[in-house]
Amino acid sequence: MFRGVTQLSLDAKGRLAMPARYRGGLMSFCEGRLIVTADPSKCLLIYPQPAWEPIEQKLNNLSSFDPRTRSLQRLLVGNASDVEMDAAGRILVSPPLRQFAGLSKEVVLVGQGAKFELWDEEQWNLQIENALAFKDGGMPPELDGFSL
Amino acid sequence: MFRGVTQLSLDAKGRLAMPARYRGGLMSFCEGRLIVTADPSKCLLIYPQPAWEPIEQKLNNLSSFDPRTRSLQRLLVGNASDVEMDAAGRILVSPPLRQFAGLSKEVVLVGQGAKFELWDEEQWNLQIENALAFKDGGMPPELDGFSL
DNA sequence: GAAGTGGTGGGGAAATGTGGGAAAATTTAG
DNA sequence: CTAAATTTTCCCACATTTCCCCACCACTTC
Repeated sequence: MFRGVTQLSLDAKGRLAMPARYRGGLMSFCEGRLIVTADPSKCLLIYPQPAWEPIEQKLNNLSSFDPRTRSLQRLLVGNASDVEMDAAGRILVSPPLRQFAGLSKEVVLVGQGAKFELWDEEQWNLQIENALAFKDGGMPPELDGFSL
Repeated sequence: MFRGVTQLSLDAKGRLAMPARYRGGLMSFCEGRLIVTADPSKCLLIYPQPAWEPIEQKLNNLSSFDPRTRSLQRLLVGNASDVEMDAAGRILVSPPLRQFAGLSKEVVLVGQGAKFELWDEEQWNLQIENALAFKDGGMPPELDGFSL
């Protein structure tokens, strides 16, 4: 399971060096094969390839005519890109994905359990601001009875 | 299974070069035989021929008198066109289909599981905007319990 | 201080996307 | 029915992009 925030930078070619402490695990778990895709929160998601497959399966089986479902399929499956770590442990983030998440040079990689999130540093800081005191509204019902 | 966006351009003759990473799979799976048809979302759908057949079967067996069903049959079956990849991995998109989807020179090919979607680049970007935060309304019920 | 690990940048070769042109086939006019 | 013209299909060639590999710099560790 991944956790923690790492400040990183994208190089001029759009390459992202995965932090060394994850490389061993990623190589043994998925031979460095990762899926990068778009998230509704305007960041990118990075999954080890085996962890992504069942999610894509579920999405594809929602063969609904509901336009909101179609939109979600387009966002997640449509933007998913297969990448492989190079010898230096770097992955290439494609221009459309970089543009989608508004990534500049300074980015932040955030461990989130089975996946990572990749944010532009500035937008990550805003995100943290919003997390304070549930600024977007009240507490969602699914958190009833939840305590830290 | 296909995934990911690819920015492409239609040449002056209306030809579309399938990305090289799909060509091997398409040649072995269907000898380069594809079906291009219209989608209700004003984009085009591209199926490997074997994947299309059962869909057309099901549509034809909906011998309903519901005018919405008839319309859907007309759209999908009526516009379906057989195409074959040439030696350079290109397919020809017929003028009526290009006009239907409003395709200019800059287009986007989007992998969606067993099929592709083909969008004019501008309209694809609008589509992605709409997918963010379910702008079209709340969350569809079939997504209950779904998590990324 | 030296050696190893981790982050960064750059260059060259191969594969890919794109355009143009020639040949073949089909259609239309004479 | 013949011939010409237009459309379609196939093939080749160029220019760009992408990928892979190597080298350097900084920092940590022994």
